[in-house]
Amino acid sequence: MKLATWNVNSLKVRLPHLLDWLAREQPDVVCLQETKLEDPKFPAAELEALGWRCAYSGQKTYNGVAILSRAPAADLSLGIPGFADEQKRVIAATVDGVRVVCAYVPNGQSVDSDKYRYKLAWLEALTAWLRDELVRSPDLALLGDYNIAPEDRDVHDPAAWKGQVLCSEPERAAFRALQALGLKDSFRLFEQPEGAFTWWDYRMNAFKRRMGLRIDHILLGEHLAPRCKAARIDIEPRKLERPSDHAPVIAEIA
DNA sequence: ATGGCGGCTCGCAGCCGA
Repeated sequence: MKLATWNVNSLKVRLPHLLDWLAREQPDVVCLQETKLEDPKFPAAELEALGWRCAYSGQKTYNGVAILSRAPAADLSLGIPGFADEQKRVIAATVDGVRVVCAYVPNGQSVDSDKYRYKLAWLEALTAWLRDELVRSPDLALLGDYNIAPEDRDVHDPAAWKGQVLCSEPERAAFRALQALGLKDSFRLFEQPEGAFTWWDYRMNAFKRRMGLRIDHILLGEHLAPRCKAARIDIEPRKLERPSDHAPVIAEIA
């Protein structure tokens, strides 16, 4: 089972890239973030015609998440239960026995902002919910844009980013709290090249200069992690014209 | 250098992202 996550930064603009990528990579499950589409505008018919089941929860301009799957998606759930949130950031479904949780973690803007406090509260609510969810569904995968670079090696310039949003210690502690639930960072189950990132700023030629961060992740429950055979980042779509600023991340489960 | 780029909106300037 090939699992993937991709922050597409507007599904309307990126649909051609997504369709090409789906045809090439042939994943079984794809989690999308930042679709920026209200549900009636989701390109469900086009994707379904190509054999994709679509579950989605979107809004105008911001946020928006979706799960595409080859097999049927059951037990759909939207948002974090018990956490009131206008923003469409979480969708979960069970596909082939795997509880797939697709998350778009708030950005946080800067460490002294209300958005940062919202981010930390949001992550705490996510973690509390997943603690229960893992009891019900141990075969759980948490995929998405975490907006957290977990370690210095996930940052092109750790000194410049030290203490900044995406890299701050409270955010990294929140990431470790997710790991403490038994979730494993699939990417780090394998030897990886240095300078492996999933996001590069559109500005300053950041991609060409390899100035990125690894902030998109696939975390696997304790039953799934031992079955993971490969994990990687696909930077090819970032090289295209009008790319998303994020690259897709893939984990393959035997 | 708080800019840079890109996507969005009851757009034509300002927001948000990361």
